[in-house]
This record gives sequence, structure tokens and C-alpha cells, in this order.
Amino acid sequence: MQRRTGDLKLIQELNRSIILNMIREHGPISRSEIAKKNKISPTTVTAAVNEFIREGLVSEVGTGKSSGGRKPILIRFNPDGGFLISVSVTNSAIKVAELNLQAAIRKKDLFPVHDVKGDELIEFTLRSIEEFIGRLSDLTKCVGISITAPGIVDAAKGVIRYNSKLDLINVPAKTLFESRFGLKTYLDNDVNAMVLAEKKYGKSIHSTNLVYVTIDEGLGTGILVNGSIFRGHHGGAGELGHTSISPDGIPCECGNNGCLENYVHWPAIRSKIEQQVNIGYPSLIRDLLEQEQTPLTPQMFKTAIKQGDPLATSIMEEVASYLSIGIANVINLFNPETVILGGVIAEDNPQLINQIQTAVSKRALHILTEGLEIRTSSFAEDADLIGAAAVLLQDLFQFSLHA
Amino acid sequence: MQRRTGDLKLIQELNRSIILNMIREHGPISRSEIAKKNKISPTTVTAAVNEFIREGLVSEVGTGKSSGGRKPILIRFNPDGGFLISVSVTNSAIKVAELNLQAAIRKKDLFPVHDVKGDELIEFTLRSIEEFIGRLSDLTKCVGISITAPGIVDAAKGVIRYNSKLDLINVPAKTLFESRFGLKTYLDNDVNAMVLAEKKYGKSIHSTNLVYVTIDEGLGTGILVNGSIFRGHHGGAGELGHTSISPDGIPCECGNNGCLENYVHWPAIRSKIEQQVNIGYPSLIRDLLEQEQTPLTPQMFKTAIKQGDPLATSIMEEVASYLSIGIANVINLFNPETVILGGVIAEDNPQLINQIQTAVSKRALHILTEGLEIRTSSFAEDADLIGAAAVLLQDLFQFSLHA
DNA sequence: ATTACTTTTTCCAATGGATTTATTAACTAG
DNA sequence: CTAGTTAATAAATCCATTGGAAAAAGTAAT
Repeated sequence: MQRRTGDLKLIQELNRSIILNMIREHGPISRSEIAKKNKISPTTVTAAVNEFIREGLVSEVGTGKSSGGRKPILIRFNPDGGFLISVSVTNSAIKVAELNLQAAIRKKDLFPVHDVKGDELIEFTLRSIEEFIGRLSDLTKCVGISITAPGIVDAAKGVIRYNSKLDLINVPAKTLFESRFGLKTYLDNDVNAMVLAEKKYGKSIHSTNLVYVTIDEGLGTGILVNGSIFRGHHGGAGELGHTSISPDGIPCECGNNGCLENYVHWPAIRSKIEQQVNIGYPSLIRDLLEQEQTPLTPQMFKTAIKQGDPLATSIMEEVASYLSIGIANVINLFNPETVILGGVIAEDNPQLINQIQTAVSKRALHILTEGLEIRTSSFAEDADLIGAAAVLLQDLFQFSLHA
Repeated sequence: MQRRTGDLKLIQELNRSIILNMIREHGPISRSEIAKKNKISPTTVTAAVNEFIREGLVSEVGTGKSSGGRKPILIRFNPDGGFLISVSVTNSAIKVAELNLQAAIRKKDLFPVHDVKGDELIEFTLRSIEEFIGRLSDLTKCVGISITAPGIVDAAKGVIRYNSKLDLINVPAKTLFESRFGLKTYLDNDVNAMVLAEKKYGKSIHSTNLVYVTIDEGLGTGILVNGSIFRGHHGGAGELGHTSISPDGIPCECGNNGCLENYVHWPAIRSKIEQQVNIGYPSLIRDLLEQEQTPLTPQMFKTAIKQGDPLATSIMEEVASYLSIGIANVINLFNPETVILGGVIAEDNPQLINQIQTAVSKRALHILTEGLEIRTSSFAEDADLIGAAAVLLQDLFQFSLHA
């Protein structure tokens, strides 16, 4: 990341980025209004807008209300003036999709994976994308590929540093994909991408400090600081799952005691349920297990909560109580505007969210909980793909002094 | 904070800031080397440097080594080409000092306060500065005043939001000082200022993610993210003292249980010592108290530790153990390059630092502790004044797209 | 309908930064 | 002492923004 120096090209890029973002975020809007709102001369706006029209990025869409003179010509952003390809690597499938420049999904494909790991998985991903791209008519308007993956990711270098489940260690994904497809490629951690999507295209457009927590097989965290993904020194920031909430709590394989993750992730919940069911505790879940003869799923747990099952409810309350300690700690440290809860355990689980909201407001500093929102994610199953798009589009549209 | 638009003035400011910072951080350096290293044309560098010489910001200082042609003329930053006034509001005194443009203290005065609070304290501070300024010969080269205060501070608006001990609530300090002295005034929280000073003028020049923890009457925290002070949404970020380390721990007046602060601040340490001394536990501290007939001081505690006193050592170990949980949590969340420990309890207390280092390396994720440094602060008692200077100088020298 | 006034958009010359291309200055090596 | 090299400056050129004028397209009142 080299710092740019000032020249005419730089001021043009800066101004065009301001103008385009104005149209994207506040369009339809007239040339003269853009000029007034940003204190840029009308001449400059005209030149920039006409260039955008030539490139197909924006279009004129009729006229606005006159305030006593010539009617303004309204300009709007053209989200289908280009597209990008989002790729999400998960434990169960490779998801590939085409999205427009507003992160709306146009086409989507799922390539299930079964026990494919390491280099094989990467090769499978490349072939999946190849197949997907093969069905597209025209690649000239493709602005790039964006990949998200779980685990520790070096976004700047485009390398997947570490993912034990998928057996990925130091995979130079960015280089690999760029040489294969000749398209600019981005890579980021899945939760990082999702939290950025919440700011850019979700319910938190006006927030700049967000914390995103997912509860699944593990506890994932993404943090937005001043509107940008916060990575820390090694890209390892946001390990909320391994913050300790109890000095002599459950020993974790990381070496610490009382790591939050071990109290709230699905394996912990499952084993608690199974333990109680095994010793004969009467519960709706026991009935479900006997009926269906399938292994216990998070879905069953959530169904039981909704139906007021005492066992499920009490376990949920315990999870909420632990989680609230960790979330209150994050709030006291980061002072975010919003905390977003995602992942199978939290999604479609209003009782859990409720419990957390009340517990957190007791534990976190009251100055910091004023106006604080704790809610579920804006996007359901497509959060990862929209997140990937957000990462690419942020780079595409946001002016930066770094080259 | 309005975003700037691109014009000729902007590119000049950007380039001059790059050139001046090059001289500040890598000087003495020749014009041609600046041009090469930053890919700015020699003509531009010459024009900028000559302007700086005219302003007295830099000087030519002889010639460098020739590599086969004309010898380069070396340019160095002129730290005494201007000065600023730092003010630190503490519980015991108003500290006022004159510092040069490299944050070196030139003159310093202490104005002790006894039971002066609220508006009276502000008035006392203003008069103290007036007295200090009265003794200065020439104010034309003064670039501004920078104030640090403990408590919750809105740096952008220049308002002291809340400080219960000094009875300061919503004091518009910036406006107050600017109208009184006609000098551009800055305001920030004391620990925020100190952590910035560590990066700008201390041992962490090359770090961009720092955490600074002070242990005194309370637990203060300052966080540097990507080289800038991290404030969060309300400016309330970094409340490490109120993160919980134990679900059912000591109840805190903030409403939470197990707040770290209550385990490690001086009042907690003092009451533990007194408790043991009162029940007759033999200790060096008991002897000191009987000899001097004065109340217990942190200094006595540290002396006892150094002399291997078992009571002091065991209490210190307990404090280190609790503190390590909190610090490990911060490391897992922020992934900093360095953690700095300050305040009376940590300064000049190598045993404590040692204990914390080993405990943290066990508790924090090992990927994140690789290369991590835990150390004491670079500046002793003047950390607050140098910090204030760092805040002002950062604004003076660092180019920003925000006006 | 006509006229006076507004607002939006565009054209054009002027501005003022940076860069490019000489030119001068100052030194090294043979 | 001369050829070659590097550093610093000067003059000419480049180019994105700007401000003012002009054109385009309206409104409102006579």
C-alpha cells in the first residue's frame, strides 16, 4: 500500500468518486444539485457525468420539479452497467453468483462438496467458477471476482492463511484466481465481508462502527471501525470466541480458560441437550429425536424454543447469559452503534435476541448502550455472497489515497 | 468533518505534507532523494522545500556524500521553528508546558490544585495558562494549545463530557480556550493522547495498532487503530476497566459483575494490603507504615515488591493474574503489535510486567502473541504533556481529506 | 402570447498546480 | 584538464478545475 502523491489525475479521481457516490447513494439527482451539495463547480460535474453516461455507469431518467426555472435533468446510477462474480467457500458447498453493481444477485449456483479438502477443494472451486462463467454471455462488463472463506485470511495479500476444517494453509487464492481467469480478484474472511455488507447494503447504511457475531459450529466475529473492516496487526482481530469470561472456566484448546466460544457454540448446546435427554429429562426435543430418528439439528433446538419447551428455553437462557457477557465486553471496548447477530443459532430466534438485549443493557456501560441496536442480520442465506460483493464494490467506488 | 473535494490547493497540500513528513521522519535528506523516494518531480520538491525554508520549518545543513556528481544539499526539519502549549488537567495539578515541533519540552510549570472543581477549576486553568503565556516573549510562532483531561471527552467538538472527580460536565473547553487566547485549541482524553505519543515520539514509531493501559485510581485505556486514536461511536471506546472477567464477580457501580477495574486498581490493592496488615500478617509494608506514620502509598507497595516482601508479591501476582485475563481479551479482539502499561502501579514495576507477560502469552491466541510486545511507557511523568503535543502535531502535519 | 426573470446546463478562456525538458552548478575519476 | 555524473533550478508545456458568459428550458405575470 503505497501512498499516492498529488497530481491532476488524483483530483479528477477524487471528484469523480465523490460525484458517482452521490448519484449511487442519493440518486436520482440533477447535475446542479450534485454541484451545490459537494461544492464542486457545475462544469466539473457535467464533464464527469457525461463521461459516466458514455461508460454506461449512469443514465438520465427524465426531469425533476422546477423551482422557477429550467427543469433539472435527473441522473441515476445504472446498477446493471456492469457485474461481478461472488464466490463463497463454505464447509458444505462452493457458492457462485453473478451480482450487479448494487450487490443484487442475478444468477446463483451451488456446487456441493463432500469431503473435498485442501488443494483439491481449490481446484474444485476453480472448476466450479469456470463452469459458471462458461454460461455467461459476455465477460467484458465483469469488474472482478470476490471470494469469501472462513478462517484466517490475509486480505491485502489475497492469501488464505489458515482453515483447519477445510485444510487450507497459506493458499495464494488471489494470484491463483487472477492467473486462471484474468479478472481482478478479491479475498476476505466471510464474517468481515458480511459486516461490510450490512453497512453498504443492509440496515446499517448510516453506521460506521459495527460488530457482527455469528454463532454456528464456532463463534465468528467481524468488526467495522470508521466504516472499514478492522483487521488488526496480523489480520487476526475480532477473536471474540476466545475472550475469557471466567478465570477458571472451561479449558480451551487455545490454552486459555473460559473462552466464550465453548459456552455458546452449537457443539456446546448440542451436548448439553443430549446430556439432559439421555438422563431422561422430558422435552419436546426428545420426542422429535425419537420421531425422526435423525441426529439433533439447530433447527430442532429453535423449534423447541418457539414452542416453549422448558429444556430448550433454559439452555437458550444460559447461552444468552454467557453471550451477553462477551458482547457487553465488546461494546465496552468498541462502543459500536449496532451489534448484529447471525449464524444458525441466532437467525430466526427472537427469544434469544431478546434475552441478549436485556442482559447486555444491564452489563454494558449505560452511556454506551444508549441508542445501541442489537439485531439480526439484514441478509439471510446470501449474506456471504452479498458480503463478497460489498468488499469488491467498496474498493471499486471508494476513493483512497493508497495505490 | 466535511469531505474535501479535489482542486489544485489539495494536491499542493498533499505533496507538501508528504515532503515535510519525509524530512521530519527521514531527514537530513536531499531534495533529489525526496523526489526519487516519493516519485514527485524535482521541481516540485525544490519549490516546496524553498517555501519551508522561508517559513523557518526546515534548514539546509551542509552537504551529503557524492556518488559521482554534485554533492546533495541536506535538508533537516527545524523543530524549533515553532512551538505549542500543552496543558494537562489532573486531579492534583494543572500542568502547562511549552514544547517544540518535535514534542520536546522547553519550559514547564505546575499549578497545584486543592479541592478546586467544576467551573472554578476551568477558570483556574485559564488563569494558569495566562500566567504561563505572559512569561513567553513571542506568540507569533505558537501553533496552538492542546489540552488533555481524564474522563470522557468529545475530541471532535472539544467538549469535556464527563468527569465525576473534577465535577466537569459538558464543558466546551475548546471554544472557551480559543476565545480567551485566540489560539487554535485541541482537546483529548489523557490516555488517548499518551498512546498517540507512543506512536509518534515514543518506542512504537513503526506500529499502527497499540493498546495503552494505565493503572492508578482507576483503569484507563487508549487504543490506536491504523495509526489513529480509536474512539468508537460516542467517543466511549476502550473501557477495558468495565469488561467483565467473571460472571458472578465483584458487583460494580456500573451495573456489571466482575469488572476488571475493581480487581486491579489502587483502591483494590490498598484495601487488600490493609486487610492483611490489620489481621497481623507480617510484612515490610507494616514496618514502613509504622515507621513513617503516613497513609499507604503505591510507592510503598512497589518498594515492598522489589525487596521480595511475600505479602506485596502475592498481591501483585493476584493483580497480574486478573489483569492478564483482561489484556489477553483485548489482544484477542484488537490484535495489537504492542501493549503498553502505565500509571503508578505499572511504572517502575518490572516484576508486575514480567508476570503479565508470561500470563498473557498463555491466555491469548498464540498467533496473536507472536512478536507481541508488552512493555512500560516511553515517557515517565511527562507522558500527558507529550501526548497533548502529539495530538496537535498529528493534526498539523498529517494530511487529511477531511476539512 | 409576450416579456421578464430563474434555473439548469454547457462552452471557453483563465488559473495554478505538476511535469517535462533543458540548463546551470558542482563534483568525481581518470 | 576533460569527460561523465549527479543535483538543483528555469522555462515551457500539460491539464483538471474554476468563473463568467452564453445557451437552453423553464415559470410567472402582464
